[in-house]
Parts: sequence; structure tokens; C-alpha cells
Amino acid sequence: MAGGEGSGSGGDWRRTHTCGELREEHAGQQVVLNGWVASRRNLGGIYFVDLRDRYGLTQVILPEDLEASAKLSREDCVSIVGEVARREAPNEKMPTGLIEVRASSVEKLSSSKTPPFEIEEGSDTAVELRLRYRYLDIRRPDMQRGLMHRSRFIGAMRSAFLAREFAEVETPILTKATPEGARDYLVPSRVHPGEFYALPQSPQIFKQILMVAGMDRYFQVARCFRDEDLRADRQPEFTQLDMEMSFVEEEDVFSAWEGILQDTFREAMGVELPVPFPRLTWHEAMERYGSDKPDTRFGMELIDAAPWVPHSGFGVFQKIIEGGGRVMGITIPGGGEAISRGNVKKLEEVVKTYGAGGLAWWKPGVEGGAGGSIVKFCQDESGAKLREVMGASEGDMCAFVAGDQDVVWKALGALRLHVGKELGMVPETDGAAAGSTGPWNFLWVTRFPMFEWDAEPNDGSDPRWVSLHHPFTAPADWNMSGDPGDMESRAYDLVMNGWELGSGSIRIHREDTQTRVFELLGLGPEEQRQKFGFLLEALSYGAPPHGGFAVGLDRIVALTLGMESIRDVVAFPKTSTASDLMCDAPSSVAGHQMKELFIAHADLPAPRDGEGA
RNA sequence: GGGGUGGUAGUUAAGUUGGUUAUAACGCCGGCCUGUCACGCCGGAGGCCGCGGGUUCGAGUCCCGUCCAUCCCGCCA
Repeated sequence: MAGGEGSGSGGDWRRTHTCGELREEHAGQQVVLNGWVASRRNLGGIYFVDLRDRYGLTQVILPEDLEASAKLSREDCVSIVGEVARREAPNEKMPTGLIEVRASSVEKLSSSKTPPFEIEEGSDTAVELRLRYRYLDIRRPDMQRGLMHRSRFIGAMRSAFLAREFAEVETPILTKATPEGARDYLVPSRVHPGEFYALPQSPQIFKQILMVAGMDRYFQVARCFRDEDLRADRQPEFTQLDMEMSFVEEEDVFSAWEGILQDTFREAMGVELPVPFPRLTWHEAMERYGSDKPDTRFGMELIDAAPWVPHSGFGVFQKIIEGGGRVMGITIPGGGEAISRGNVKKLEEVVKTYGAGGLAWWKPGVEGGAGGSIVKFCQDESGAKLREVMGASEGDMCAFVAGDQDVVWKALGALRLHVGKELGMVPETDGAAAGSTGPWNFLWVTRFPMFEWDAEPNDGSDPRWVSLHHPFTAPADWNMSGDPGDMESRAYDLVMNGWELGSGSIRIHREDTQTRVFELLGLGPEEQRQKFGFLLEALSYGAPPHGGFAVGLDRIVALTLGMESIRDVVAFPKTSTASDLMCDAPSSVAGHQMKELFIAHADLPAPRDGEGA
């Protein structure tokens, strides 16, 4: 029976049980298991095989003659017929450890070459290899757990939407390029020479049009595409749980999501989320945490040091304030002890990454050089005033950044996080598995600015206003009076443990307001008509007030597993240069394919050499 | 576009101020072993030290370039 590749050797090779389900009560039963050879232990006259499938591991014991004829190697795919028996020597570490299967026959369904890395839990194999042999990587139990968790999580979320009368509607993947936002992935058209589709950055316009169409409540598990540089938490194609609702204001969207997330966490993980989630305005988030996705699980908030500056006699800070800049700091509890001068250098590097000129620091009560870079401006009354402003006392350390508001916020926000992690103030995400209890610190951030000044647009055009969220976001004030830089929008983000999980807004449902926003963004009437005419036209046919939201599923799934890289919850992810190492995409195409699409290479970079292994 | 880290056997790593034949563990191959489960014991094979150039009597080690992976900044409405 052994040796025959595939089936066809007579008996039925199909499994009766999985490798994870046999227990003591099955003892005596005749079973068939299918799976992969995870390990072998040959003791001479007795031969053990651990058989693995998605559900677990089961020990199989082979008599000598079967072993000799089967000649099993690791990762062979096999079918085993045998009888379940209680073990002489149970293994309490295995769920199936009380039993084993005594094989009466073995059929090799398919043999395996020696794998390029060992298929086991907690592999520390280079990502490059794991991605190239993704099918072997995914055989590993931790990858299977991640993908299963993802499946359960999305399934639970889908049920939660359906239970609330949301309709799942698919929108096109081949769509129209948009001038705003990220770079588009383009698809040339064969039928329309010289013209291109774009892959959607999100289904934004379609879902708004579904609202105009009266679908009232829409959701979709939507693939989105953005041709921008990647990060650990960013893939060129990613999945959003996208939704939109009619006749709503912010609070309706928030409470819908609070309920949906509650149901999802309960269903998928057995976790009960407390609702409602706290709300924080964007301005408050920036001012207190230096971030629009603040991690509020610990304190060490930013403090405005401006009230102290006039007392300090420190000309540099004085000038920055007079020039309209900010001087802010954080007080690091116990930092006087915990942070050495060498560490201060590292902190300085952190803030410099975000454009800060430098880091000023002070340890109250410590004199001389060890007391800080600004210790001589912190004597006597100035020191007392600074202690008061910073809420600092002996043993603490204060760190300051001065400059433009944006830089100060960002640099100190990053410093706060860095120090928080170093000093163990940030709770470790306990993500051993689904069922982990968090803490899940959800937070709504509201009232983002409407516009942002873009000094160097991607496309090389002149400096201009751009939407912070997207150009369909409603302004807080429908009249849009005042300076664009000061206008607030009705955009909001959902943040958890310092990660942005999703964003959304109340949309513009009035054609006149939408036109005004486009004008402010520098889109002339002709361009508006050409790029967004269909939307403006739709808005002119009785568009309902509406708003929505989208959650990055890759991120939330990774976070609920305690992972910081989304790569482990995407079955076939791309590298940080957007390549697929398994199928070797992107790749060049045949000349005739190009010709058929009426495209040609322009200024292709010189061919690379030295392309190594 | 910019910065950091890494690339040495199939895998994960070590490799001194540049100096004999480049180590180890796991895996793989062969042998022994009847209760293992990280099985054990004995033996063996396996290296363009990412790639290209340079310095040197001599380069895994120093220099320049380049490719790949990874993390961050910019970018990501």
C-alpha cells in the first residue's frame, strides 16, 4: 500500500477525523487521518510519526515493516489507516496526547522535497524565504491561527452588519483615476487606446452614490489599492470594512460602530468591550499627546512651557515664541534617575527624526552639566516656575522641543511614545491568541482640520490646499467662512492603543458646497466636470445627508493578535518594495501585450546588474 | 527621495587588531537503538562568506558601488 503516489491503491484514503480531534473516548475506533509528516522518531523496532493538519497534531505509531516500506520524509502528505489506542506514555502537552493511532496501513499521497526551512511554530526564518515559500510558511501553526482568526473576525463583523440592516454591495475594481490623494495603480485599456482605468484607493465615491441611490445602509469587505511607499502596517493592497449610512450625524456612525465592534469582539474573541468609546477632538489630541492617534493608556502628556519662557531669560525660546512658534515639553516621572546622559542623546535622535532642531532637557534639583542642557536658565525663581508649569519634582526629567507647532507636536508625541515604551509605561499588548483580553483602548478623534497646505505636491504642481481627509468631507460650517487653514471638518478617526484603525466623515450632500470645496482645492469648473461630474450630478438629484467609515481590517486583525506587522495576517503579502516574492510580481510582459494595449516604455532606467541570489 | 539594521552551509547564528584547512546548533544522508514526543548514540556530506570593483604579500573582516530584505522619516485625501 505504501509507495503508490496519490490514491488508487485500492482502499479509501479519505480521512474520517482531523489530526486535532481524537481523544480517549475514541480508543478502539478504526480511523483514517490525512495530513503532513511533522516529525519522525525512529527508535529501532518502534517508529513514531507526528501527523499535522490545520486542526492539530496526532502521534501515529508504525510497525517496523510499514516504516520500511513507507519511507516517510518530513512534509510528505500521507493517509494513515489505523486504530486509536490509549498511550502507554501520555503527553500532557498535546491536546491529543492521551491517544495515538496504531497504523495498519500508510499511503503516501504526495512526497515532499526537504523543505527550505523547518515547518514549526515560532519560526525565526528570514521573511524573504517565508514569502518565497509562502505555502510552507502557512503550514506553520501560528500562521494558520492568524488566518483563522482573521476569518472568524471578519465573519463576525459581517454578521454584525447584516444584523443591523446593512446591505453588502460590491463596487468596481476597474474604475476612474482620481486627481486627489495617493498615487493610483493604473490599468491600460485595450478597447480604448491610450486610456486607463485606476484601481480604487477606496470605494468612497461609489458608496456615496449608493446613498444617493437610496440604499440607505451599505457595507463591503473592500480591497483598496494605493501606490505609495510601504510600512510594517501598510501594504499596497489592503482590506477595509467599508460602510456608509444615510440620514445620520457623527454620533449615529459612532454608536453603530461601537455596537458592531462590541458584537465582533464578543463573537470572535469572547471579549466584552466597554462602550461608548471616549471622544477627543483632533486639536486636543495634538495638544495633549502630540498625535492624531494618541495612545492614552499612559500619561506623560505634553505641557505648554510658554508661561515659563518669559521667566527663563533664555533668548532662543523667547524668540521662537515671539515668532509664533511653540515651546512644549514632557515631564518624565523618575527620568532623573532612569535616563542617563547617553540616553538623552538617543532621545535627541528621536526628536530630530521628526524635524526638531534639538532637545532641551532639565533634571530639577541637579546642578551643573548633569542637570541638563538648559540648567543655567532654570535657577531660582525660573526653576521654581518651571517646576510649577511642568508639574515636575526632584528625580524627574523634563524634555523640551521648540519650533513650529507641527514639529513640536510630532516630535514630542514621538518622544512620549518612545520614553513610554522604554520605561515600561505602555502595557505590552497581550496577543498570545484570540481570546486575549486586551486592554483594548478605543477612542474617537473628531473635528480634523478641513485643509492642509501642501508646499510640494506629488505631481510637481504649484503649492496648494489639499484635503486632510478627502474632498467629500463635510465642513463643520456649511458656509465655509474664514481661512481654509482654520476650517474644521466633520472627519473622525477610530484609534486603538495608539494605532489608527479607521477613518470616516460626514459627507457633503450639497452640490454647491462640494463645488466650493473643489474650487478651494484648485479644481476649475472644467476639471471638476471631467473628474467628478458624475458625483456632482448625482448630488443634484436629492442626495440624502450621509456619512460613513472604514476600518483597516489587516490592522485590527493583527492588533487583536498582538502583532505589529500586518504581514502575518495577510495570506500573500508583498515586501516593502511591493514585490510578491512567490510569484515574482511585478514582472515584465511580452512585447505583444504592450503593443495590444498601446503602451511603450518611456525613459526606462538602465538595466540592473549585480542582481544577486 | 533620505536615514538605520541585516545578508557567512538547507536554516539560524559565531567568526578577534586583515593571517594556516571558515565554526556551532538544527536540518539532510548512512549506521545502531521497542515507548519516543526537542528521542538518544556513532559516522558523513554540505560554503562563489549577496553581487561587482578597489586597497593589500594576503580580505568573510578595510574602502567604494550595487542588489535584496527589514524598520523609520518624507509620502500614504
